[in-house]
Amino acid sequence: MTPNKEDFIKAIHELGGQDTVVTNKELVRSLSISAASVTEMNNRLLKEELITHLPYQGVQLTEKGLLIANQLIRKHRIWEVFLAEKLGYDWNEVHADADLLEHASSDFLIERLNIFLGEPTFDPHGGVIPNKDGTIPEIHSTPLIECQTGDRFKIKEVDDQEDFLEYLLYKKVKLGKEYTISDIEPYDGPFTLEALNGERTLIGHKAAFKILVELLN
Amino acid sequence: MTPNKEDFIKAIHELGGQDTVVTNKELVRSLSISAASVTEMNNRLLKEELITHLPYQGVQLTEKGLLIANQLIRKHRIWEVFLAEKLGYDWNEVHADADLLEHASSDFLIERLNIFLGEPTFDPHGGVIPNKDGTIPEIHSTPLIECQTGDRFKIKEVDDQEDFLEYLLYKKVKLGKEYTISDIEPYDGPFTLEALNGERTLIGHKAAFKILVELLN
DNA sequence: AACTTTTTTTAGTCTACCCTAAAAATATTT
DNA sequence: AAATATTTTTAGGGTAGACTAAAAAAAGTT
Ligand SMILES: [Mn+2]
Ligand SMILES: [Mn+2]
Ligand SMILES: [Mn+2]
Ligand SMILES: [Mn+2]
Repeated sequence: MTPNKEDFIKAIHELGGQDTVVTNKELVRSLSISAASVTEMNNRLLKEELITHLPYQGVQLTEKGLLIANQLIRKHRIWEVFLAEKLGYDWNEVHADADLLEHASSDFLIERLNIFLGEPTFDPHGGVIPNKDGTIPEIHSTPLIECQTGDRFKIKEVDDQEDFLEYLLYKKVKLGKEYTISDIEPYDGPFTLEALNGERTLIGHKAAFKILVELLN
Repeated sequence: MTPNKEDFIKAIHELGGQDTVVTNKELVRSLSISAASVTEMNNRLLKEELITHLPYQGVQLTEKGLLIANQLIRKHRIWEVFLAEKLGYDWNEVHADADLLEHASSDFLIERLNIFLGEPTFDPHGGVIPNKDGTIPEIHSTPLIECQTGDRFKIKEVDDQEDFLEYLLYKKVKLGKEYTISDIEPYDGPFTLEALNGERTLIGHKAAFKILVELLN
């Protein structure tokens, strides 16, 4: 395994390669490499039986590939917790450094770090940390977009795009924070959220897809 | 800069390349790569003016090369402090993981980590941590081999070879621990050290070269 | 001084990534 | 159905880093 292969497998996973076919074009976009390089890497991973490949259609992770993806995500997210909680990174700052560290971490290191951090279940933006054996803890949460006016909820997870996290930082949206939906404008208009202290926040329609919540009674 | 180049420069530094010429053979031994690969890497570093090269004699670090070496050593040693103090690694366990992490650390990360660790001056075996600007704090310590019977001293630094550290762990020699030399056997015989609690430890002649101490009045 | 051994360099290969340009296959329009 | 556009693959190259085998240079021995 090399850092490039690991990141490539992770990209397939992020694009849904656990259950659906991921096209070369999506990988080109996601990894910012040429189409030819994607074909090449596909062939390498195919030889190692980490993916299956339907020519001109795309790739999918095998069991073996999925395990590698989940173990890498585990490393990534444990590092993110460290950077945020111990080194005081904001949640939009953790990604780049975790993306490097994940490839430079022995299993021994990750298990020690995990214990040092108190065996966290979630990363700083609510992503669940896969178990050591590659299995994923079951989590139940609802996209904000599916909620109704009047619903009360708690923020559970947010999309980890750097610019989106920055936007949420500015909007003061944090994991665990509770809101009530006081209004949803029609025609894909914004959500108006009211926090416990009465503070009101406008959240755009598209952003409501990227926020997962837990409905409270 | 790549991980391989960084480690190569660090190896030159460890072999004395700051002031003396380091031969290819020494680098072959130290990095476990072929002589041809050493010649190749020399040429690459030469082109970047990180080393000077006398054909068939060896290489030496330039100012530029020395700065890179010291900054890498800073990263390495700060990680070692983290692994030892926060993750509970024994001092003979820190090296391999720090050797990977040092190449996957942004300057931002290292400065945050440094602050988190309380801006340490020394790594777990007493190696001084270079400053951010690549300068080295001045340290005054004496090799144990130069001490006399009757001398009282404190352990300041030990060689960081993994097997030597394991030996010291077994001998219960730790940084900061105080001893008196109760005997030095002639003909390169062992040193007998007596700790404050009366406990006696035999230290081989060769080991006495690898232990640096601070003499106490 | 001549021979032998050691060390360094050169020459030729290999793998992992990356690229561009062209060809082939598939999808979309007209 | 044909033409056009998009996507994927192939062909051909490039760099970093590693190797072995052979040639060249330096050092050590007799
Ligand atoms: Mn990564
Ligand atoms: Mn993340
Ligand atoms: Mn290293
Ligand atoms: Mn060290």
